[in-house]
Amino acid sequence: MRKGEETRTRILDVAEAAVLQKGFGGTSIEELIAETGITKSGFFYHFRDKNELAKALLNRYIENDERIYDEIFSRARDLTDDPLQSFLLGLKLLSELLSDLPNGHPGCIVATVCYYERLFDREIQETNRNAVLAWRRRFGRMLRDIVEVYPLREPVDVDQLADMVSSVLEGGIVLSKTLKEPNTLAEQVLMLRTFVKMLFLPVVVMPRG
Amino acid sequence: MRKGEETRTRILDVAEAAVLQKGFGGTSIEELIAETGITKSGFFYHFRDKNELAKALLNRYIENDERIYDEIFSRARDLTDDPLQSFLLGLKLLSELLSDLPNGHPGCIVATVCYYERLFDREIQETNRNAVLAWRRRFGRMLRDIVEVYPLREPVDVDQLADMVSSVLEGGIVLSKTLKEPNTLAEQVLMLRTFVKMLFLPVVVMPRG
DNA sequence: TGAAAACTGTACCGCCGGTACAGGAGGGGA
DNA sequence: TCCCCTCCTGTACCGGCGGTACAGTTTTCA
Repeated sequence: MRKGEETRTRILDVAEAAVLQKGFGGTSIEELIAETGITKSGFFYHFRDKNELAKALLNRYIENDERIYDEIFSRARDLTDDPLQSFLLGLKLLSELLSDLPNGHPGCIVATVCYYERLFDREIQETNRNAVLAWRRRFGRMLRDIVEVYPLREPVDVDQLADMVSSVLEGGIVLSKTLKEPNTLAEQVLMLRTFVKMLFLPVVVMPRG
Repeated sequence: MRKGEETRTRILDVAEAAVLQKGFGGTSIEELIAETGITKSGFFYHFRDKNELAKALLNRYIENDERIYDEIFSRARDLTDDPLQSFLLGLKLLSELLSDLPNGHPGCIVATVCYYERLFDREIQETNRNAVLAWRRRFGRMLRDIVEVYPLREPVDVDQLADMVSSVLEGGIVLSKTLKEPNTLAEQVLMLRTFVKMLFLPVVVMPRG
C-alpha cells in the first residue's frame, strides 16, 4: 500500500542514479539494497529480477520525461498563440530548465537501455522504441502546426526535423557528461532553436542605399 | 610480435561488438574468451584487467574514428577549395558512409564509456573527454575557415556549432539503434548539413513582379 | 483484531572477475 | 645447437554477485 510504494520509489531513485553513472550491467543489486537500507529479500519482494527493475525504471523515466515536456510546451502555448513562437519559446524554456540543473543532466535512461539492448527482453526494447517514437510524434505534431502557417525555407522532412530535437538532446547529454561541462547541453538546445527559427522565419533584408 | 598483435586485435574486435551491444558491465570476460577461442590465462596475458581492456578499446576506437574523419574531409577538400563547400560535401560523404553500413551504426564507444563513467579510472575519463574536445577542435577549425569567407546569418558560437556535429552524431546513433532504423542517423547528418548551409549561404531572393 | 502487506534472516547455487603460478610450444638470434 | 623470449595453456582458488527458496516477523489499515 502506501508504505510499499514509498520503499519502491526509494529503490527506484537509488537505482536510477546508479544506472545513469554505471549502466545496468555496472549496477549491482547488493549496492542498491545497501544504499536503500533494505535487505535482499525486501528488494526481491518489490522486483522479481533486474529485468523487472529496469522495466519499472524505464517506464517511470519515460512518464516523467513526458510530463516535463507537457508542462514546458503547454506553458509556452499559454504565452502565445503562434505555433512557431510557442515552439521556439518551449525550446528556450527547456534550455533554461536544463541549465538550471545543479550538477548538469544526470543522463537518459533511454540511452542507457539502448547501450544495453542485448541483455533486455523484447518488451523493454519495444518500450524504449515507443518512447523515441512518442518524441517524434510530439515534436512532429508541433512542427506540422508551424508548417501550416509558415513556409519552410528549405525542403526538410518534418519527422526528421522532429527527430533532430531528440538527437540534439541525447547527443548533448553525452557531450555534457563526457566533457563535464553542464552548460553544453543547454547550449545545444539553443543551437537547435536557431535552426528552427531560420527554417521558418523570413530573412530580414536590409534596404539598400 | 606478429602473432601476439593478431590475437590482441581479435580480442578487441570481439570485445568491441559485445560492449556496443551490452555495455562494459554487461560484457563478461568469459564470453569474450569463449568467442575468441582463447583461454582465460591467454586473455590476462594481453590485458591486466577489464579496465585495461576498456582503455585499449577506447583508444583504438578514437584512433579509427579520427582516421575516418581525416579521410572523408581531406577527400572533400580535394574536390573543392571553398571551405564551406568542402565542409558541406564532407557531411554528405559522411552521411553516405553511414547509410552504407549494412546493419546500421553499431554504436559509439565514447558514449558507452560516458554511461559507465563511475567504474573507470581518471585516465579513461580524461581520454574520453579529450576525444570529444578533439571533435570540437576539428569541426571548429573547419567552421572558422568558413567564417573567414562567409558571413554568419545568425550570431552563433562556432565551438557550439562544432559541438552540434558531435551531438547530432551521438544522438543520431542512439535514435538509430533504439528505433532499429539504420537510416535515421544518416538523415540526421543531412539535417545538420541543411542547418550549416542555411547559416552561411545567402538566401536567394526572388525578384518581385 | 485480524488478515494482508511489507518486509527480515538464513542458507544456498552457479557464474564471473581476478589472482597465482607452473609449464609448454614455437620462433629467432648468438 | 641451444637458449631465451613471446605467447600462450592448465589448474586451482577466492570473493562478489544475481538469483532462488522459504520460513518467520513486523507493520499497516480496514
